[in-house]
Amino acid sequence: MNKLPERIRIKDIARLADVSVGTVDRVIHGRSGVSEASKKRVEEILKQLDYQPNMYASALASNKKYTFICLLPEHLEGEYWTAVELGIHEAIATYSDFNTSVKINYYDPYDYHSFVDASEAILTLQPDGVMVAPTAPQYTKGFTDRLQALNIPYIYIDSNIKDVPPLAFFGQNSRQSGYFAARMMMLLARGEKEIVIFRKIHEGIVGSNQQENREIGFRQYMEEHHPSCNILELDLHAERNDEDNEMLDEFFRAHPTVKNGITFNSKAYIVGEYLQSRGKKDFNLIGYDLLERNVTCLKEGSISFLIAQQPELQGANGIKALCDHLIFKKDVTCINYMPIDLLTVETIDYYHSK
Amino acid sequence: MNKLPERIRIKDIARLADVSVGTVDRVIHGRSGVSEASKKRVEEILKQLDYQPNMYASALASNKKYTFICLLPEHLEGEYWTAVELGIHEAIATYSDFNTSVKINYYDPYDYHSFVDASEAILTLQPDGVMVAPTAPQYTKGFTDRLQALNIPYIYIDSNIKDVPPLAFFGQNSRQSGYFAARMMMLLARGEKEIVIFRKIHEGIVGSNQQENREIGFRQYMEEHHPSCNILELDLHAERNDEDNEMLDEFFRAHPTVKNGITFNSKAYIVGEYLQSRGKKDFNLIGYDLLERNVTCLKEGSISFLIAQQPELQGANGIKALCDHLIFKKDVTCINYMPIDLLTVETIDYYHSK
DNA sequence: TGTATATTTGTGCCCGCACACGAAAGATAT
DNA sequence: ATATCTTTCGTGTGCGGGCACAAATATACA
Repeated sequence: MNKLPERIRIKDIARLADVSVGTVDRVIHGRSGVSEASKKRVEEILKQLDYQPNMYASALASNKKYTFICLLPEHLEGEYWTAVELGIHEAIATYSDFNTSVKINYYDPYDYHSFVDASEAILTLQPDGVMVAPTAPQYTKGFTDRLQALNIPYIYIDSNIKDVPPLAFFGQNSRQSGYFAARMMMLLARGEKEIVIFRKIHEGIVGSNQQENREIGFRQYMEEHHPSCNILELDLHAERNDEDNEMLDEFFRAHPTVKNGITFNSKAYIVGEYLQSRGKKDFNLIGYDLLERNVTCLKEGSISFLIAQQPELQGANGIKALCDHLIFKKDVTCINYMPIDLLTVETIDYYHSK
Repeated sequence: MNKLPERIRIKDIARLADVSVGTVDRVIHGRSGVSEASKKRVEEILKQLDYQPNMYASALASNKKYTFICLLPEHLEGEYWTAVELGIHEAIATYSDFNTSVKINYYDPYDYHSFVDASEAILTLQPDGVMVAPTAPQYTKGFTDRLQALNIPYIYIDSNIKDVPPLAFFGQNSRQSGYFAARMMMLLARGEKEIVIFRKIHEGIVGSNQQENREIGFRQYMEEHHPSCNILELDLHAERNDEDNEMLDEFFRAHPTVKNGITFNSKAYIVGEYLQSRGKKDFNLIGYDLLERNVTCLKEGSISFLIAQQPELQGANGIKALCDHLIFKKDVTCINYMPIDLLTVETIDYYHSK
C-alpha cells in the first residue's frame, strides 16, 4: 500500500503507469516516441490525479530565456506612461528567476511613421512576446499581423483594438469611464447648466483614442440625464504654460459663470494649477490619472476628483499574461478591463496599485 | 577573462572568492564553521555583486513545508469573510510549489470565549504562521503574546490593534473611510439637513470595531462641514427580515422627511431591499462591501454608493506577507492600508480585486 | 614529534523536472 | 538466420541551492 504524497510528481505518475519517468515526460510534452498503449495509460493517470507540474523545477531544468519587448509612446519622466513602466519592471522582477527580461521601445504618438519604424525594429529582434500601447489603431494591424505570422504573442495595454484579438488586453473601458465621470461631475455641479471640456491637441492630432472615447461616454450621460446642460469646449496645447494660461484667462473672461470642468487626458494639472494661480476656488474640476502634479492639485483643492486606471497594474498584468501563456501554459483572459477608480483628497493617501 | 552570467549563482561567488560552494552557502545562511577571513571575503563579493538567490531552486532543495492557520469570524456563505477566504486560497494556490498549506479556523464574533478557545487550539498546532481578524481587540493580546513567545509570526487583517505590532496588518483605515463616506453622503444629500445611520446590533454587542471607527470618522466630517445636520440613528437586528422591516416602517413613519442614510457594516442590503419593497425611490443609501445582495441593490438603484475594501486582496496579501517573511526572507511592510474604493452602478462591473 | 581534538573547508547527493543518449525490442530486408 | 532499421523505452546528467558528511588543516597537549 503506497501512500501518495500530497504533491504528485512525475515519478509518482511513472510508478502508477508502470513506465519510466522519461515516458511520462514525453507524454506530458506531447513528444513522439510513445506507444499508443503507454500514452493512453499515462494520460489517464495524469488526468485522474490532476497532475500539476512544479513550474519552478520545470523552469530550473529547462533553463530557457524569455525576452519581451514593449512599445510605448515617448514621454517625459512623471507622465502617465512612467507608471506603466514601473509595473512592467515590477513584474519582470517577480519573474526574474524564470530568466525573463524586458526591453521598452518608444514611438512618437504624434507621428505615425515613428510607430511603423519602431514596430519594424521589434520584428527583426524576434522577441518571445510583445506588449504594445496601440494609441494609433489604424497603424497597428500591419504590425500585429506580422507578429501573428511569426507566432509571437502580443498584448495591448491602455487601448483595445477591434481587428484581430491579441493574447490579452489590459485597460479601462474608456466610454464607461467618461460616462461615470459625467455622473460625478453633475453630482458636484448640483444642477448648474454649464460644463466645460478641456482638451489637449498637438498639431491637430488628439494622440490617443482613449480621450475621444471618454468624451463620447461623457456626452452620452449628459444627453441621457442632463440634455439641457450646455457643454463648452476649450482646446489647450499643453506646451508653454503662459500660452495655456492666456487661453484660460480669455475663456473665463468670456464665460464667467462656468463653474465645472473636466479633462479627459492626464493633464488636468494645467487647469488645476491655473485655477490656483488665479485664486479661483469655486470651480469643480475633474481629471484623469495620478500624476504627481495632479495629486498635488487634488490635495490642494483645485481638482475635486481624479479618475484612475491603475497603470502600474496594466503594465504588470500585461507581462504576467505573457508569462502565464509562455511559461506556465495557462489560459489567459483576453479582455481585462481595469477598475474605474475615483480618488478624492480623502482617499488618495490610501490608493496604490499593488 | 571570465564573463559573469547575467544571473549570479553561488557557484560564481565561490569561484571569485576562491572557496567552495559549501563555504558560500554557510556564509549566506549565517551558519558557523567559517573562518573570519573567508567570511569577510565572501560577504564582500556577495554584496558587490548583489547576489540574489534563486528562490525557486532554494525552495526545491530545502524541501521545507509551511503550514499557516487563519482565524476568522464564523459567517455564512456569501458574507464579507467569504471574500477574504477566497483571497487566502488564491494566494496559497500561487505559492503551492513552495509546499505551503493553510487551514482556516473560526470563532463566534459575539462570544469572547470562543475566540480564546480557538486561539488555544491554534497554539497547540504550532503552525509556521498565523493570520487573525482581531475583531475583539481586548482578547487578542493574550494570544499574540504566546505566538510571539513561540516565535510564530502573525498577521492582522481587517482591524488593527495598537499593542504589540504584528508582522503586518492589512485593512482599511476605518476612520478615514467613514470620513470619506460622509463627504459622499453630503454630495448626494445636497444640503438636506437629516441623515440616518443604520446600525446592526446583536445582543448588545457591535461585533466589530471597524463599524465603530467608521462612524467616528463619519461624525467627525459632519461636525467639521455640516454641524447643523441632524444625525438620526436606527438599530436593526439583521436576523429576521420582517422584524427589521417593521422597525424601518416605524422609523419612516416617524421621520417621513429623511432622505439620506448610511450603514457602516456590510448589511446595507437590508435597508436597500426594504426600500425596494416599499417602492421608496427618493432615498440616498450608502453601504459597505460588495456582497452579492448589496451589489444587486446597487444595480437596481436602492443603494447609491458602496464603499469597498478589497477583502480578497487583504486575505491574499496576508498570506503573501507570511511567505515573504518566512520563505523569501524579505522585509514586510507593517501597516498596509487598503484603498477606500467607491463603487457605483456605473463602475461596479469593472471592479475586481486581482 | 606524535597523537588527539577543534576548526575550517570541500564534495556529493538530493529536490522535481527537461532532455539527450543509448539500450532493448520489434519490424523489415537480404 | 543474420544484418539493418525503426519504434519504444529507461537512464543519466544538469539546472541552482540546501545540507550532511568527509576531508583537510589548524590547534592543543603529552
